[in-house]
Amino acid sequence: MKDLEIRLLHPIIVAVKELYGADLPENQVNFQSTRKEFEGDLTLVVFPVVRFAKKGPEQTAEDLGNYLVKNIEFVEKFNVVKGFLNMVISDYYWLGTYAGAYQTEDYGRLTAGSEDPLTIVEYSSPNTNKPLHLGHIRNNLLGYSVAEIIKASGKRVKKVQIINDRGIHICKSMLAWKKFGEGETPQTSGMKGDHLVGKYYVRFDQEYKKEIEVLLAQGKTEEEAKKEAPLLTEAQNMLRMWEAKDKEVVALWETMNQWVYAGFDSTYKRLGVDFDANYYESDTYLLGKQYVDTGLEKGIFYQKEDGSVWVDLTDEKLDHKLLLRGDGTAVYMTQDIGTAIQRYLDFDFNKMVYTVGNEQDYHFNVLFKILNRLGYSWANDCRHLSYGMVDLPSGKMKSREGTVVDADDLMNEMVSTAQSISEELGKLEGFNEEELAAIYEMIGMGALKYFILKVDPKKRMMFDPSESIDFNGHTGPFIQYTHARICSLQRRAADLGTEVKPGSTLHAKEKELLKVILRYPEVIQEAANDYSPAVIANYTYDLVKEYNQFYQQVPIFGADSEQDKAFRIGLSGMVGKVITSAMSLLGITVPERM
RNA sequence: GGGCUAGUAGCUCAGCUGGAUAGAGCACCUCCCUUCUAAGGAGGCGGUCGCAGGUUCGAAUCCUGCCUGGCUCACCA
Repeated sequence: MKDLEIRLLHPIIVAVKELYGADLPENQVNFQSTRKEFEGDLTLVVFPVVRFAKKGPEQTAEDLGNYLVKNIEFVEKFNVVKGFLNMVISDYYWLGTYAGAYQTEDYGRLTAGSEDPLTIVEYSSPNTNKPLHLGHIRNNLLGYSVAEIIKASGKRVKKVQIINDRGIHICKSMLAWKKFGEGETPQTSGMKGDHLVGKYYVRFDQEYKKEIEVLLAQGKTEEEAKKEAPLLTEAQNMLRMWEAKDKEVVALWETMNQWVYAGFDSTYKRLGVDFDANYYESDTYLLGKQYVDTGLEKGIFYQKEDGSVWVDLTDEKLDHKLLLRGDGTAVYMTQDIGTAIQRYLDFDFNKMVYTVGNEQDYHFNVLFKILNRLGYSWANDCRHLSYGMVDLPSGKMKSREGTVVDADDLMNEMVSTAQSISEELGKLEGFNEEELAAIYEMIGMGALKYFILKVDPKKRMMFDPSESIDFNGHTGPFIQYTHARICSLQRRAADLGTEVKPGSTLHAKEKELLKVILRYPEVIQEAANDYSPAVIANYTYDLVKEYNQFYQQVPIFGADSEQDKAFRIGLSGMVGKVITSAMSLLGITVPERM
């Protein structure tokens, strides 16, 4: 459609000049696709032209319509409804553009060369004290998908994450394991490593609460009790020992982190996400400290009497922000400064995107400003892909209150639902166990991923664990199903040819389908610009919906001519390719049968 | 309190830089499997686009105020 608009832009400006002697500015040329209830493909909104024409809207539209039909070959006819000029674009235009698309390898996608700009996409970035939950799933799916979309838009992309493997939260799990674990390991317990460590994180909190109760009973205030509980002070002590590189503590830390990484790896693998580089907070917090020191020397930051280091951002309508604690230890911001600079040194990127929840909007705002003050102008090329939280009907997920939806559990549920639906429908005869398992996995994960990615990242979304995610309607399985249908057609048509032009004229449904197919390239660009997989997801749904109407209304094997039949088979194949391509941008694979 | 953000059908979501009677899915009610996979298709029901002003030929969309929810303003991450 874009191409069409570009080709009509100047003729319209010329028309206004010739007809009315006026200079119509480009931005007054306003197109939209014609509404379904009217005849036409493309509509020019003539209201903006009216004041140049000095005639009424309807007359202006008539004039322009006549001019275009006369002078532009592919404008076949037109009609005017109020101030709208509806143009019918001739079939040969659609077929010509379609033929080009049909022959294009990887239609819709651009392939980046080594000289093309490089975008870094950070996502996932978990803490190593507990397993991943639904919130992390949204993060991972978004980050992965956005990276794939940017890649398809013709840029180089590297995916990275920062692993928050350091800090008091890790020490809590470690301490609880040491005290109550009795040497339990993933091997002895049969638990996934991240879940095992998470179990002790929860255990810490339970025991800690008990201690607080005791202290309260002894007459302490709540604040005192929280501060003085022996478990907490022990954990803090453990952190200090870790920073001092105490052998035993570091060894335990390494062991437990390995358990977690093994667990994460299997979850990542199942989610289908991957990374080109991992950064570890245990490395980068030291780098951050160095840069803070430098900033202090240069007078960009300032130091209080207690030794803590701050930056004053009040002139940017922000606050004073702490960068180093009084005892010299690092805070979150410290390591983020170190990580960002290290990445720039490693990759010399043109753009960096952080996939992090919108609760950290302020943090990134501050981070980019600080980097700027340190003299890194590339901070202007950093973006925070700020996505909304996943809420439960009860509100926000809270790990301590046990209201989290565990990632592994959810994936298991999705796949087993896919299995029971598939078994009920019974369309998979002849599949062996392994193939069946693969299909169930594909459909269950497709449903989950689509459910999450179809929502605009910026908005927060609702997930109700008591209602299972749909497999009908606007869902991943619906799209997968359509692909399977097309494959079924193609199996039957294997020995028949395909054509890019029909024997007779284009059927209305064929034309509608062509129009949607032809939007794909611009949809990828739009999704890349907006960092929005939802754009791809909704587009794919439009395509599939349109295809199913075509499938229902237009006979394929029963077509009137061999050429029509071949054209429709080719068109179906093209739809199948676009489905496969678009879904892969969402990290969703599509089956040949289901 | 300051800052940011959202409020569209019973529920979950679309709606591009302002454009024609606001669209889907789920749920509910009808139809359609001797045409190719019914995880589908056709139709019905259902909306004061939070409220009130303003900008203009035209506002769900832009501006202002208000109401409601969320996030944030830590020597937490």
